[in-house]
This record gives sequence, C-alpha cells and structure tokens, in this order.
Amino acid sequence: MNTPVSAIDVAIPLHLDSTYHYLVPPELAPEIAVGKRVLVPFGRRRLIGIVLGSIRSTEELKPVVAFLDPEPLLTTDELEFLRWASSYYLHPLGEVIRAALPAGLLTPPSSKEDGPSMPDQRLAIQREPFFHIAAGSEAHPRMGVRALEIYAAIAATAELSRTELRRRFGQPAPQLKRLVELGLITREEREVYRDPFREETVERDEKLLLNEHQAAACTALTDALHRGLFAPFLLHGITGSGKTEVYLQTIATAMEGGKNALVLVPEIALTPQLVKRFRRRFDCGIAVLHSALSQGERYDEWRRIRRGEIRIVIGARSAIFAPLDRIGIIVVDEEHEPTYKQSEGFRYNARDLALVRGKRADAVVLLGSATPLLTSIHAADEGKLLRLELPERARGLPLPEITLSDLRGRKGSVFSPSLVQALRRNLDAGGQSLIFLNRRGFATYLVCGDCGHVIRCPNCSVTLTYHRKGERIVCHYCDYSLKAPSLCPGCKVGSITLLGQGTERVEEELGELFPEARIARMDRDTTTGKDGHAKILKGLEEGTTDILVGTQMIAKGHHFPGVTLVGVIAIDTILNFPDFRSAERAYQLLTQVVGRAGRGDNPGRVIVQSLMPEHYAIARGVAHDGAGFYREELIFREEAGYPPFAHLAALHFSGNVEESVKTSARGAAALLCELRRSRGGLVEILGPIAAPLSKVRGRYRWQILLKCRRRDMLHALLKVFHDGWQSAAGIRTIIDVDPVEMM
DNA sequence: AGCACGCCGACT
DNA sequence: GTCGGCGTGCTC
Repeated sequence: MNTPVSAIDVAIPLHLDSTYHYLVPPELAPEIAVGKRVLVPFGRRRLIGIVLGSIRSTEELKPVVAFLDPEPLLTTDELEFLRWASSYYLHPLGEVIRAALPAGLLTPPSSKEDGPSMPDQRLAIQREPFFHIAAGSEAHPRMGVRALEIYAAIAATAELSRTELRRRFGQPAPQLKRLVELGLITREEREVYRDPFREETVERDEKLLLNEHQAAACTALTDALHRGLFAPFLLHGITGSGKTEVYLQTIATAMEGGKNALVLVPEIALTPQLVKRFRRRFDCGIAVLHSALSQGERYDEWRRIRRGEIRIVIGARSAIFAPLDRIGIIVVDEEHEPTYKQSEGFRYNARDLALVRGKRADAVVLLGSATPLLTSIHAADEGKLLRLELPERARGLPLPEITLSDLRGRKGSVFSPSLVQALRRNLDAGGQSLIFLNRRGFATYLVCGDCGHVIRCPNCSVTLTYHRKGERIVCHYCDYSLKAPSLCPGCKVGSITLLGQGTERVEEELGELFPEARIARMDRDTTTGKDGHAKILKGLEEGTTDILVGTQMIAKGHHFPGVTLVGVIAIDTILNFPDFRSAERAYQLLTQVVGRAGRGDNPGRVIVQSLMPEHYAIARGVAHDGAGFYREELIFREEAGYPPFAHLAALHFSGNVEESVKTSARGAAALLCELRRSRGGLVEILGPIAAPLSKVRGRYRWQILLKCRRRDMLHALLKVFHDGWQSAAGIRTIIDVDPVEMM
C-alpha cells in the first residue's frame, strides 16, 4: 500500500457535479490554503479552480500547476455559504463560485504561455505616480511660472496624482521632472483603484426628522442590531413613506456598532438618487457594484471590499456575494422585484440568499417594499418575518382618485369614452398624461383571415409581434425577426389580420384622437442608445410632451412631477398572464404606476381599463392601499384558501426520456413548459433545465427544481413524472422548504 | 464547457 | 482512398 500524499480538493468552474483531487508537490505544500485559486490540468486543458480543502490521498493524481494567490480569495465562511447555495439550487459549486467572484478571475490564461499568475490584462492592478512636497523644500524663485503653479498646487494638498495634475495643467511632465530633479518634490508610485466616482464630490446631509411610524421602525431595528442576532424584518411602506430614511438611519446605527452594511437594489442604473443619498449621508468607503462597471472597475471595487476599506456596499443581485465582513445589516430594497432572480446559468434569488447570508452573519435583514411578495406577507403573518409598517406618505399628499373603466362591449377600441374624455380635459387644462400598456410593438399577434393560422416563433412558439417601425414581425422572447409577410405563410393565399394592441398602435391612435397633442413613447424600442431614456424624460420634464405612452419602464425609478392623469390600457393582459404570480404582479405594477400621478398638491387621477368586473377590487385596493385588502381581495381572487407558501421539490431521475428530449435543451424546456401549462401556472421552474446533468451508462440523469404553491400539487407533480415517463424512474429527493429553514 | 474518439457521406 | 460531420463520453 502506498503512503498517502498531500493533495487538495478543487472545485472546477464547469457544469460538473463533482469536485476533483490534485496532487500537491512538496515544494508547493506550504502554499495550500482553502479559498485560493489554483491552476490545474483538466483533460488536455488547464483550468483555474478553487481550493476547497486539503486531503491525503493514495490515488493516482495529476499534480497542480500553481497556486495563483498569495492570500485566499474567499474565506471559509464565504465558501460555506456558496456550498450551501450550490446544494440548495442544485448547481455545481465551481459555477456558483464563479458567479460570486468578479468576472474573469477563473478564466484560464489563453493558450500561449504568458505566465500563470496574470489571467487577464483587464484585471491587472493599476499603478499611478503621486507627488509630494519634499521635506524642507521651499518654492524656488527661479523655477518658472508654470513650475511654481504646479509646486503651489501640490503644496496646497498633501499629495497630487499624475491624473489630477494632468487634468489641471495639461502636460505637466517636464516641470514635474525638473522639480523632482531639484529635490523639491518627491514621486511615489502606488496602487490605485479604478473608481468611477473618485473625482465626484457631494455635499453632506443630515438625518431627517422621522415621523412616528419611521421612528418606531428604527427603534425595533436598533434593538435588533444591539442584540446582535439574526433578525429578519419586512418593512412594508407605501410609496413615498420614507423607507430610504429608515435604511439610512438603521445603517448608521449598525456602523456605530462597528458593523458593515450590504444594500441590494433591483437595478442600480435606475436608482442613482438612492446612491447619491448614501454618498451624502455617509463619510465612509462606499462601493457601488454597477452593471455598467468595466471588468477592471468591478475587480477594484471587489478588492476594496475584501481589504476592509468599504463599510457600505450597494449593488444589484450579484452584490449578495460581495466579500464584505462584519455584516450588521442587509437591506433588500423593493424586495418583490423579479430582477433579484438570476434566471440563467446559476439560478438564484438574491432576496432569498440575503436571508440566508444574514442568518449566517447574525445580521439584521431588512426587506423593504410598498408591495411585498405574498410569500413575505405570509411569512410575516406566521411570525417568521418581523413586520414594520409605514402607512403614511411622508409629505402627506393623498393618493390619486382611481376609477375603473369597463371596456366590455367595446370590442376593438383601445380607449374607453371616459379615458378619452379625461385625456381631453387634462390636455385642455395643460396637464400631462401617462398611458401605460405592458406590450411594445404595434399588434401582438397576426392571424390569417382565411385559414386562421397564427404566426409563431419557430424557436419559442410564442406569437410574433408586428412592429410598424421596420415593417417586421419580432419574437419578444428570443428576438427572432422576419419581414412582415403580406400573405399567410400557412395557406399562402389568405391575408393577415393584425390583432392585439401594443404601444406603437396606442401612440398612433392617440395621434388621431388628439392631433394637436405632443405625444412621446417610451419602451425598449425607443430607448436604445446611451441617453434614450434621458431624452424622453426631458420632454416630459420641460413640458414639451403632453402624453407619454410606455411599458412598465415608465413605472420604475423615474419621478414625473407634472403628471395629473394616468391611464392603464389593459390591466387584463397582466392579470391573465399564465403565471401564478400574475395577480401579485398586476397589483405591484399598478401601485407603481399610480405612484407616478400627482403634481404639487394635486393628487391626480388614475383610470384603469378592464374587461373583467372583478378588477374593481384592484382599483379599490390601490385607492385604499391597505395591506389587508391587497391580500384578501386581490391576490386570493382565484386561489382563495390556498396558503401562499412555496414548496420546493428537487427531482432527480434518470432514464431514457423520449427521443426528442434526449439531447436538446429545448426539448427539456418544452417538456417543462408543457408541465407548467397543464398545471395552470401553479408551478414555477427554478432549476437547471438547460441540459441533462450527466449521463450514467447511456442513461440521462436529469435534475429539475420545481417550486409549487401547494404541497398536494407537489405530490401531483411527482406522480406526473412517474406516470408520464415510466422509464423516468429513480426520483430520489424531495425537498420542501423556505431557504432559512433549510440551513 | 471543451476536446477527443469514432464511424459514415462527398471530395482533392 | 481521405476529409470531416457531430453523436458520445470524459475530464482528478
């Protein structure tokens, strides 16, 4: 028997569900550390993996090539968290780790031998010279005007960087060189970060006075922070109730206790005001993890956090993996936003992971929203989340009047008479209007008048949308597009009828109804380019736009101070969306849109068009904006009595799945979509469905993660899998949970 | 994910 | 006769 040798367990960033062992030669043994990157041979490639642990082995192993970091990139605690996420989401650990690290760190050096320690030029650490006044030096009378100015500028501050000197003096190199030679200034090269905000200065601000509800919330949060134990809160505050001030003051408390803060926002590009408020309030290191950051900037922000130079991290979903230590509080702003879900590759929900990370760190987790997830409301009812309410607008403006306009019996028309009349009046009074419709394009589907053929996307099977601009029909799922045909592609003789309205069509009809009005449209088609948004918003701000038509884009982030009328064209399209969260989504969107109305002390008006009478409940619910109403009247409209609790099932099965499904990811997706349809949208697929996990002796092993609303539904699904695919034997695991309970 | 190995169609 | 198609399997 061989004597065991020193080896390591390594996670490889590929879609593989096992880890791999490597031999560590004695001369490299001192470098072994959990969380370091390691370059290893893999097949005939070289890959960068992460050291998971040290082992002794007698197996025949390949040796590691090199360890790539002097210090670990991940702490053992962070690795534990990622391990947990990997098992919870049934996703390979190596890929989970890759998602948690700045992009590029695990990308192996390209074919040519350019040394193992420098994976990517963009990730190189930048250095820059800084200039100081030399000890005991004085301005020299003969040094020249320009050199004197430069000398004075450096003397005025402790030091100046070359970048800053260039900015002020253009080309200061000759003078700097001379000054250094004369021994009047010194030059020092130092590591610098690429910080997009470095030059920006902000005015400080002070804590705002809290109203009684905000104060009560802050007291509860402060108590929890002082206890130093995991405490999850739901901050349910209506739009404009001052949630942000609660975040800011609670974070201040956490920081006084020596703790750090992690703030998640749905989409940071849309919330620059929030970031600015943090910069005004806190005089400490703040990292902003922005989707628009370059790879290098992102890496620098990550390093600043890792080194403890940062006390507050603000970022989108992936910021949940930020290497921040001593976390005292995690804030998830707008916790209901679907953007917290990563829906490709490693599928995770940052809102859920915030709870898990918070629990591991004994931190306060603060989920904030005007329209919380039903799951959160339920958790609060059960006492699993501590409820904090902000039921009043901070500035006291009442919510707008909301009326429902029944569209029944007005087949084909886009606007009801009451909306037309309201638009007319608002126009005459010089007010601005928003028209909300959740569909872009002109017509949402095309059907043959003769044979009834509906044109669908060959990849996604969804109907193609006709866009007048460019005369094309487009798939809104995969962007497949085609020149709009004049004859039916099915029967080759029939003519095509355009059905279903999109924003293009609404804009056109508005133009016909109100020829004198200045109409603009805001959707993904009109906001391409760098300042597409800004241009459209400017029109509204400066009063050169009377009516703005838009998709949900108009409901997010931006504030429109002059809007006195909001029209919702077809709430039914959202409410009848085949998803079990459609009612929840409709309520959330509607609440956001309604929040756009109001100018000065005029609360404005909202008209919601609908084909279904029970939508009266929505209008009333929004008008009252009461949590109880939201739950009982709206959400449980169709599913009364079902506990809104999510059950999870992980199914592992192997077998000869039908030919069409065998190798293609599309086949697997189609199978699952079919399953979802047949279950009335009560099933949500979270898991890795893109590819079979692996094949075992010619049989495919699949891994599917499903989420259901009801436990009995879950069992029904398991039965479907059993009965529908007899060969799909071997269902192994059923997990049934809430993330925190699973830890 | 890559990157081989391997067994059947149209080419220098 | 060979170049190459992608189906299948493996990577410590």
